[in-house]
Amino acid sequence: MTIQATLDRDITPVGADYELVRQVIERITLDFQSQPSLEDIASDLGVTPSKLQKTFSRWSGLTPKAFLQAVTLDHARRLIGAEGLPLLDASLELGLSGPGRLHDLFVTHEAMSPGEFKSGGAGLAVRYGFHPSPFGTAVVMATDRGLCGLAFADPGGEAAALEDMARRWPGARLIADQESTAGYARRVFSTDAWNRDQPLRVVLIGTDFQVRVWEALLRIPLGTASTYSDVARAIGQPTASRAVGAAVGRNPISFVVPCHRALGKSGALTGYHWGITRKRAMLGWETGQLTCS
DNA sequence: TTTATTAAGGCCT
DNA sequence: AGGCCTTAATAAA
Repeated sequence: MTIQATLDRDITPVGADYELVRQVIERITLDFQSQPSLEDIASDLGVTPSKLQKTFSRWSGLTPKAFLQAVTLDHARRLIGAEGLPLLDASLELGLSGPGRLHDLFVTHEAMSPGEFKSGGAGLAVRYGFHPSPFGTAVVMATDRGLCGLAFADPGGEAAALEDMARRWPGARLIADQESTAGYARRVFSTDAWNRDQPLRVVLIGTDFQVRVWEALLRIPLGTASTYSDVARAIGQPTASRAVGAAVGRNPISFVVPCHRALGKSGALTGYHWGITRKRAMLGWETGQLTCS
């Protein structure tokens, strides 16, 4: 089957599962300050915790817990970044018990401490490299704590994409280092861990346009390359490939690789999966279940 | 003193 | 063994 035919095929399921996932996202998004537990959410929605966990994970590639963390982190960036709150105040505002939690959140998801993030990465070394990916050239950025950024570039737009990402840490020292980012790229996009029979799982909240883009992404089988143009055509706006690129690679998407067996040599790594998380939407894909266990 | 980071220890799988 | 949590000591500004 051609990619175009695949994109045209409507596999978007509707029904109880989707509705459940939608409600979970809504609940967590609106009520993150209470840091609801799995049990809290499940009982509110009238399902068992395990049903909630499984259904949500299957659809999104993220556990409800991970999604809550992504939402919390998103607000945390705003509070300590734009609003400049002290870490303690921000922690309490977010419903966390203290700055220790906030620290964990930033180290695991942003590969930097909350203080480093707050200061715009002052004095921080950020290495970057460009690597091929199923969504075009990927800009991969890493600190010595791990992957700190990932974006996608249109052909010829590599420098612009890098600059766009670099704005997140105006105080950081950028170092071109293709070799050190290659390992991350390999882990994130390791196609041999993908199951070709399973489509991308995408759960989304966004503008109409973004939702259409993500629905198109949902139809791309794992490990199958597509292009911005293909997606643009699939959503009926063949000239919108640039906007598609923006929707895929920029702000609204939180992107998480749930699991992978390739562990770093450094035992200090708090995770072999890293995510950059932004806004309230997320794109996750399932790696083969076999590699997760 | 205020703020940020890291440690200690407990509680769950 | 490790994730996640609270509390609190220690470091830095």
